Amino acid sequence: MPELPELVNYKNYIDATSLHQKVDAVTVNDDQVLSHCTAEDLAKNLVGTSFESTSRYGKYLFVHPTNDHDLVLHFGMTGEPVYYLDESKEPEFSRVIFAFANGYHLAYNCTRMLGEVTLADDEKQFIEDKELGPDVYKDDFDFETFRELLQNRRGMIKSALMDQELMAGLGNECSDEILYQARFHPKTDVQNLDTDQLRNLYKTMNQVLEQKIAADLKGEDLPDSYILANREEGADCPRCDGTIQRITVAGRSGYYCPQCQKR
DNA sequence: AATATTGTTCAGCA
DNA sequence: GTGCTGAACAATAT
Repeated sequence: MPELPELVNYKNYIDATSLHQKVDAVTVNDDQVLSHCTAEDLAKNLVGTSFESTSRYGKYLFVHPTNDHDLVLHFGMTGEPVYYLDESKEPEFSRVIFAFANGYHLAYNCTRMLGEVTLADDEKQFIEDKELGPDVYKDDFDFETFRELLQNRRGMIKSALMDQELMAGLGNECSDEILYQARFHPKTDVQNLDTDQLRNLYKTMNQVLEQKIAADLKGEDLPDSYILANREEGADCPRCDGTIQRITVAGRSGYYCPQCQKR
């Protein structure tokens, strides 16, 4: 279920489990998830090193080993890292497995193989090549940055929030929740938003991200007041007596309440 | 059995 | 060039 909040916690998880241990082996079960590199490339660059640190940008996770190449993980729609000891605990959809000298394993587990595992010479260069916009959760992503990006943008607000080249990190679910909490129709024309509305949107975005990160970390459900807890066509709106509707924006199914989210 | 799905990328079009 | 739509990728859950 990976959007930015999940990625924040994937990073925490890998930091807490998989750093500073020698990599004994890299096993690739499905090389479809590899992009621009082979299983041999992965093994050659990672076996014998240890993972020293990680960093996150948008929905990408960078693992920095004790050599000059970075391991890059993108989890697609269904990926997650899983750390385990016994091979009997190996997740069913482990596409790539890193085996450590202490006997533990880190699996790149990904049901649908829409994710990506690759190597990068340079994290900055990789981000540049992907043409990712500024990460919405970094400290320097302030309101002025947010406003400037949207002031120069035309089209629908949901498309803008989900456009990784405009700003990186938000996906379909996060954008639905932000727009619900801020009471904007997903198809609102960005050009119609004034400064106060943009400020509201920015503040709501940060609140939703913090809430989702905290809930995901504790394994808790989101509050009932969230549309994500009621994200189904025909469901009752948690805030008014409206009915949740499904809508297609930017090729994705979005959910919203037509009664309290106006254009 | 039909339809849904948290992501990215590309083609074609206005 | 910008932004939209639909399709493709794949494998499950309901």
